Amino acid sequence: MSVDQAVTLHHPAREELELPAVLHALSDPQRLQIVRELAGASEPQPCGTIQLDVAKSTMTHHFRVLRESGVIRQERAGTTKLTSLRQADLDARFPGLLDAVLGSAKVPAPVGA
Amino acid sequence: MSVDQAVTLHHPAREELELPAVLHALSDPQRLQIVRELAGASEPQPCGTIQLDVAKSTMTHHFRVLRESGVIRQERAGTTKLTSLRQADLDARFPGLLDAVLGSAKVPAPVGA
DNA sequence: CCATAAGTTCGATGATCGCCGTATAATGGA
DNA sequence: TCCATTATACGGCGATCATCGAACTTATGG
Repeated sequence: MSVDQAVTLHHPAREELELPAVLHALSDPQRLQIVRELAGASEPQPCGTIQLDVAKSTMTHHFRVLRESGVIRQERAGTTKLTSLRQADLDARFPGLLDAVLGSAKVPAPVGA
Repeated sequence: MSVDQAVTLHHPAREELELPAVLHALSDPQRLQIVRELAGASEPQPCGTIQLDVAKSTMTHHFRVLRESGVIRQERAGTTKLTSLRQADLDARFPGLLDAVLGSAKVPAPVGA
C-alpha cells in the first residue's frame, strides 16, 4: 500500500472490469456527458476541459467513479491530468457496449414535435 | 388518475426511454440476472420463474425498476404476471445496447487462470 | 366459503450516492 | 520565494437505493 500511488492512480485491469460497475458509472447524466465529450475528442483531455455545472470536487468524484470502474484512464501531466476513454479495454471486455451508449447518447429523444 | 391502472401497468413509450434510467436499471447484478434469464427464454415468463436469493418484495421492486425504465414489459395473466424483455423497443432506441449487455453478461471474466 | 398461491403495498433500515464548501497538496511562472 | 492554477481529500447533508418482514389483494380450486 506504499507504492507511488500519487504518481500512478489505480485503474482496474481489463480483465477486472465488471459490467454492473461500468453500467452504474454510465448511468449518471453528468458522467455520461463526460464520456461523450471524451469520445468526441481524439486526444486525452485535461479534467478542466469538460464543462459541467457542478462543483470541482463533484467533478473529481465523477472522474473517480469513471476511473475506478475502468471507463476512463487518468495520467498525470504536470499540473494537469490527462483523461482518456479506455475504449479498447471496454470494447474487448464488453463488445459494442460503449458504441451503443455513445450512439444512443447523441439522440436524447426522437420526438416528433 | 382513476384509470384502470390495476389492469394496465405503466410502461414508458418507446420514445420516452431514457438512457441513464435504462443503464441504472441494468447496473444491478440481480436485475442483470433477471434480464439475462428473460433473454434466454423466448416466451414471456412468470415472475416466479426467475430464481433469486432475495425476498419476494425485493423481486417486486426489481421488476418495477426494470419496467419503469422500459427494459421489460409486464402483463397480468390470471394469478400470475407475464414478464418479457422489450427487446424491439430497446433496439430501436439504443441500438446494440441490449446485445452488448447480454453478450457481456455471459462472460463474467475471461480469466486465463 | 375458505385455503392456497402469486404478487403488491407499506414502512423501516442500513448503505450508497450526488452534491457542496473548505482545506490541502503539486506544479509552473513572476 | 510567493502566487496562481489544477486537481484531491475530507467531512457533511439530503436523497435515493436495495433489502427485509408483515399485511394485503386477487385469482384459482376444493
